[in-house]
Amino acid sequence: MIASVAKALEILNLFSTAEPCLTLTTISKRLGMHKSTAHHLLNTLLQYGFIEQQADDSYALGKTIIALTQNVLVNVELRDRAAPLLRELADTCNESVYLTVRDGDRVLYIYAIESSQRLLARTAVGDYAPLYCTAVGKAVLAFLPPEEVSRLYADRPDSLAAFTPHTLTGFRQLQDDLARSRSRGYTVDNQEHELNTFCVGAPIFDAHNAVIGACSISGLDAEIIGARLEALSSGVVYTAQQISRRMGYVPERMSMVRQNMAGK
Amino acid sequence: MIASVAKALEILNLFSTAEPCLTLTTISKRLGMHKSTAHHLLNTLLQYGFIEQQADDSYALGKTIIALTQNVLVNVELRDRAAPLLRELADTCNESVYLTVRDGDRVLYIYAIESSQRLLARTAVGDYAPLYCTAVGKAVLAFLPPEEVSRLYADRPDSLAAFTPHTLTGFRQLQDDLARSRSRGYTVDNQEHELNTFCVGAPIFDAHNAVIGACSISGLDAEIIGARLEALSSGVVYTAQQISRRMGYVPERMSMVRQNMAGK
DNA sequence: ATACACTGTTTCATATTATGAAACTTACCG
DNA sequence: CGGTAAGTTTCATAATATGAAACAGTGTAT
Repeated sequence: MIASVAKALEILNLFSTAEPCLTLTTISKRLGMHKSTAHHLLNTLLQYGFIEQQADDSYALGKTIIALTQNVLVNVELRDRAAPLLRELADTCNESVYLTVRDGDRVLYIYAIESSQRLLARTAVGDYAPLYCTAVGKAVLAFLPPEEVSRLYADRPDSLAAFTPHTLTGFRQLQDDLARSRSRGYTVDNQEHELNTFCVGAPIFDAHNAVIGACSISGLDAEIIGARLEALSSGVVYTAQQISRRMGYVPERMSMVRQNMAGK
Repeated sequence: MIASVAKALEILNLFSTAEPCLTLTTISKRLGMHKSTAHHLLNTLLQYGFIEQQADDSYALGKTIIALTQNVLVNVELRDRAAPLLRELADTCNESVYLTVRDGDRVLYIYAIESSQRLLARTAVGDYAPLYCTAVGKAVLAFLPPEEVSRLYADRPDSLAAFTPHTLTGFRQLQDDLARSRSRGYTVDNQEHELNTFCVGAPIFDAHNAVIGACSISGLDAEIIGARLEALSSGVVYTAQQISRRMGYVPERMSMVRQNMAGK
């Protein structure tokens, strides 16, 4: 661990949507470092465009970070392959479509095709969401080794905090939902994360047949998980499978065939 | 300048879409540093999620960078305010819509609503493009102080390199185009950056009445700058003005009124 | 089968360099 | 005009990043 690099990265992590601009003294105070040290670090970050300085001398995250995302592995390997397929899906359903990857006990939104109504808030790309109360998150959980799900949520009641009255807050309740999802092949989110938001999600697998993320259809129409569910779910599942194939995933039947052949 | 921080940032800049994964030795050789030093730096970046390690031990840019973009100043102040307006624009024209900010002699794409055909390639968000041969770039140039345009392109023939046979490669030629754009209020890109891509762009101003970026409509249909031009151009111009207002821009007539009042 | 070449990782003394106190500069407010 | 608080610069020293070398794995070739 190189201390000065760690400090520089901590500075980058200090900025938030609520506080996109920070002054030198605020930064140094928050991180408990001297003004001079913070200043040196900021100057270095400034030079490389990771930080920008405003007219009022305050500091903010620089545009370089936006440019860097084009080279992030998941964007190259997953997003760029999935984007055209997700676009097709969005065209057929007229709702927002999301692509997410698992990151520990959360899911990170890496691509979105958002309807006008959704965009009244900011785009979801770059946001994290919990696994247990979103369609995309539950799609990951449903196809994760059961012991990992237990490790995350069993005997940890605070790990299943309620976002809305619809959030599944019991481990058993969650397990049942995941079992149902597994047999159906898709997940349903009935306002479990956000009120009046209904989603259908499906898991995405990689070349090792492990879940790496999920995609979903999301919107304000309750019929998404009602009258439209059959059509929409087969759409997400198909899209997720296509994406999985592009990631090198070999569908189960084939791997069973291969197993049989290997057994002979 | 803190050397170790600079080296860490140089490591981050080493990754590209063509090479999203790099080995330790490649990194250390390219940057002329010892394996051990690179290893220490990478470990620190790893700890903070800026770098991820693959199964084959190679390194790649981490997901944290995607999450960071939500806090970048232009995304908070410009993108999030502009997104719903751009969505409306996209709905009316059925072509790709882009939002860009100026970054020196280039333009950075920070938001996009892309049509299926465009998405056969990757999303443009995070890409840079030159100012002189794109609708968005020329919209910035047209409303920049003329001396700045001269500084960038006058007596520098190599600064106007041709991307296609349609690229404006003469300074005089560019100036004429910018003058025409200024009086119309919008710019036209007739395959100047990419063959078979036609765009209409309009400038975005901030609270100091300075150009900070531009938005555009872009597509493969030649009629975008033909039969559909009148409708599309008034659409982008209107959208760009709305975005400018949200940035604190005061339309010119009002500022003239204020000047007159100040003069009394 | 064995040795070689190539990875990435760890260790450690020392030479480099980041640090923090203080002084300097600006700007703002009373 | 004087005082406070901001950012910036300087500099000696204490801290720490560095690079050599040795270690540990992997795969390849002899």
